[in-house]
Parts: sequence; structure tokens; C-alpha cells
Amino acid sequence: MSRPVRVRFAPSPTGPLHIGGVRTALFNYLFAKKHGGIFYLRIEDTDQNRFVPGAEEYIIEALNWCGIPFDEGIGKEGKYGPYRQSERKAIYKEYALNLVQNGWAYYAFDTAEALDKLRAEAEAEGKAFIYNHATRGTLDNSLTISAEETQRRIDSGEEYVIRFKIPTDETLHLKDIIRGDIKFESNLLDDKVLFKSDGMPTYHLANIVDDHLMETSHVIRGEEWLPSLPLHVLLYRAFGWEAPEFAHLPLILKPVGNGKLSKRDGDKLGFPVFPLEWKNADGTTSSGYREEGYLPEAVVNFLALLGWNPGTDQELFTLDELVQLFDLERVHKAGAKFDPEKNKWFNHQYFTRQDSEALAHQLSHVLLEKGIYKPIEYITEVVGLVKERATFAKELWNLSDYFFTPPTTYDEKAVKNWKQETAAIMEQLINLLQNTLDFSSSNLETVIKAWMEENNIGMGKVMQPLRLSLVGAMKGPHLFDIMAMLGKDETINRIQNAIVKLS
RNA sequence: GGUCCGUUCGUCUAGGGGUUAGGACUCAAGAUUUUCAUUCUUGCAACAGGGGUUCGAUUCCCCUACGGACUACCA
Repeated sequence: MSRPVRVRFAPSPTGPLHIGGVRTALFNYLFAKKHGGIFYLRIEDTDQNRFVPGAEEYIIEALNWCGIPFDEGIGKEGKYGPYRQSERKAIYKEYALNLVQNGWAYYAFDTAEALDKLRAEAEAEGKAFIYNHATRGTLDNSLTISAEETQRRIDSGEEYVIRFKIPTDETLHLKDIIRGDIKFESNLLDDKVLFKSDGMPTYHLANIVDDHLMETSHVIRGEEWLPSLPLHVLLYRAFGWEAPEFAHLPLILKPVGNGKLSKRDGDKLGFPVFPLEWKNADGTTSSGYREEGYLPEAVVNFLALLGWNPGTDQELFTLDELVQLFDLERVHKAGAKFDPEKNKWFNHQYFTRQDSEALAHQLSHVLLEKGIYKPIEYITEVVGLVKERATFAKELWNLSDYFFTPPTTYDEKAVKNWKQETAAIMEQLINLLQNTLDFSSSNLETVIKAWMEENNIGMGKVMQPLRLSLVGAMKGPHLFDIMAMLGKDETINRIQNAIVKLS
């Protein structure tokens, strides 16, 4: 009696989507696709105070950038919409009232100040104040006053909340797909507020009502929700609804030290914790994977393996493979430290597999800014020679600048190998090159090696100064490839330049 | 403090009553490149501790320690 798979990603628009949120979305997406189900986005904006403009757009853009778009949600309204809880406000109260009527919930008039005071007092005694079966009978609520009095106070406009009445003396046996059986004592739970005095539902109510109304089959969310599981299950029971199955994902932890990965870790350690760049209210900017040059496939691949793996040695997966292989049962239970180094490694894997011409177009923008004009074919060939050394597109220029502009400085350490005799050898080489018609890499190699052998000149005496002349440093791909790319005139020019400057 | 979850190399993890405890990242060494990087090869490196159960436990159970989350009219 399994129902059609419908899963949701339900973030609060309180800021940019955290990388942990991206993974939660990813796992939901993978699970939905694996089972031919629906992945929908619901915006949980029931807290009017924490609403941040732009956050919702950010979330949608981030999901799209990652390549894990939602099937239903804002802008993709299905029959279950609207998908923004603030637009569903009218729905919730009726459900809360229904619970009150059936004895599952009650009105509470206690002020925030009064409760704060009770909490402070309890804490002073080393105890914790809990609004539950033990204390509700002594507090200001509809259980301790008459129905008439309750109604009178509500009618008079007094502020109230609706609290859930947790059943007493019950051991709840709950099931989590990832963690197995979990037990909770109902007496230790507290009577959570379901409906706030501002007329909005709390997360707990809205979440359960919407998950039911939107026919959610599986709730896949972060481990921070595990303590709320008994409340949620009890709510389904109170409403008489079939509960979805639950899976609580392990948390993503800081790379160093203890605790949950936070925004500050990224700033401090120099890696993004957000998919896209985000402008903070204080004017600062938090970096994003997209702007830092990470490829969405690499981020998704890395994130997928943070807390999950298919049980094989394979590490590189396309989204389709991930969909095929994904299985909630194989999600790890323990939190995973975020490793920015491995993230980079994944990027390198995907980066080097990119089409050279596509990368050439990116590089051409950099060249244009520098006033360098070269045919795209030339740039493509250059990219083909250097891309395997790069992890990010932004490294391409530094890796290939000498293909576009002659060296202006020469690496100091390498200059030491420019000996007395070097200029003469380089002159001879120029002579040889001038008489070489076929300037292909392979021919150049043949000709130059033959010449060195004939004249009994050591490799090091030629190759090192030659590389220095052309590149300006001891780096770069195969030297003959560079010469072929540069062409005869440019090659000879650069050698002559070096002779002048270094002799 | 209370509740719940967790604990295999530094990190991500595989494994599972008898294994040389496997892979990947990082790091180191070697090879290639007379360069640098890439790549390849090799190496370093782990079952938190203590009790059980058992012929045998890293694997099952209990305890402890440690880590984490939650403990709001936030989600």
C-alpha cells in the first residue's frame, strides 16, 4: 500500500540556501527521481519576522543551478498550491481549531514574559521548565479555566496561542528509514505551540497540514528535526491522517573543530558554504560555488557522497547514475565533516573533462579585457594544452598567458642557468629555426634533437634557456608544442629578446 | 541540566563474528615530463575505552567517554 512518491524541499526564506540545505534538496530530488515521483518546493515563511527579501528567488535559482529543479512549486503551480505558506494562512487555523474541539489541543493565554520567568526560575534551580502534562494544569489555559471564561477572553481580543496536548504515559515507537526504531516517552515531550498569537501557524502545524494536503509520501530532512518527530507523528494521529515515512539526514559539520558547518566557516577557511553568491544585509558578500568557478556537477557529486555512497569504489557519478543508485537505506548515520579539498578535487575531475572550445570561449573574455585578439581555434588549442592543469576556469589565464603575450620578466632561479655560452647556442638555434619550414611540434622535435646531437650540445643547455625565452619560467607543457603554437616568427623573436635581456 | 542521535585511517567512507580491515581526498616517495602541473606507481595512516556473549569480536549486547542536534508564540 505504498503511495506515489511525493517528496518536498521546504526551506525557510531566511537567507541564502546553506550547502547542507542543498544536500537535503539533492537527496529529496534523487529519491523522487529514483522512484518516478515528484519533487516539490514549499516555502515555509510562517515567521514574518525572519523573512528576508530575495531569499526565495535565491533558493529557486540555486536549485536550478545545481541541476535539481523542482517539479512543483512557486512558478510551477500544481493542484496542491499555493506553495508559499504565507499564502495558505487561512487553511491552518481551521485545523488547529479542529484539534481543540477534539481535545488534542487547547488555548493558552500565558504571556511570553510569564513563561520566560518560569523558565528562569526553573533554571536557577538547575531544572528545566516544560509546558507539559505536569505543568499545564497550573498555567493560564483553557484546561484550567471554564469554557465560558475561555470564550470570553478570546472574544475580548486577548492574545492566545493553541498548544498541542501531548498524551501522558505513552512510549512512542517511531521509525526512521535511516536510523531504525527510536523510542520517546511522551511525558518528556512538551506541549508545543501550534498556532501563534499573530494568527500564523508554527512550523509544526503548517508542516504537518501541508505535508498531508500535498500528499507527501516521504519526509527527508535534516537531523535537527529528529527531536520533533514524536510531535509530528502525534499530530498525524490526532488528525487521523496516514503519516509519511521519515528519513533524517546526518548533519554537515565544520571541516576543522567541532560543530555544524556555518556561514562563518566558509569566510574563515576560504571556501563557499553557499551555492550562489549572496549579498548580506551588512553590505558584505558571502561567496558562492557558482561565482568561485565550481561546476554544479562537481558540487552535486561531492554533496551526494557526503553521507551516502553506493557501496562501490566508484566516486564520479552523473546525476542520472546518482538517481539510479540512490538509496536512503545506504545513508550514513553520523555527521560528515565538510572537506573543501576533496570538493576541489571533484571540481578538477569535472573541469578537465570539459570541452576545450567551450572553455576557450570563457578564456576569450579574459583575453578581450586585456586587448588580446586571437582566433578561437588558436585559443581552443591552447586550452587543450593547459586545461588538465587547472581546477577552475579562472586559472586558465595564468596557465597560458605566454601563449598570448611574450614574457616580460624571467624567473630568477631559472636565469641562473643562462650561462656565458648560452647566447651563442641560442643564436645557432635561431639560425636552425629560420631554415626550418615545417614548424610542427613533431618536426621541431626531430630537427632540434638532431642538431643537438650533431653539434654535441647537451639537452639542458638548449631546452632550459629555450623554455625560459619562450615562457619566462620553467613551467608549461611540452616545449615543442609551445613553439608550434607560437609559430616561427614569434619563437625567434622571443629567443632574440631573451638573448638581449639575459646576456 | 533534560531528551534524542551518533562514534572505522587527519577527512569522506566500504566492510562485517575468523579479512594482510578495502577505496578516495590530503600528505610523502618514485616514475614520466631534462620544466612546472597533470598522470601513474608505491607508501604513511583507523575499528573511542571498558565489560560481557562467543572457540573467536572491529562487527552483537551493556556501560563509560566523547561528539552532535534539539530543548522559542524560529524554522
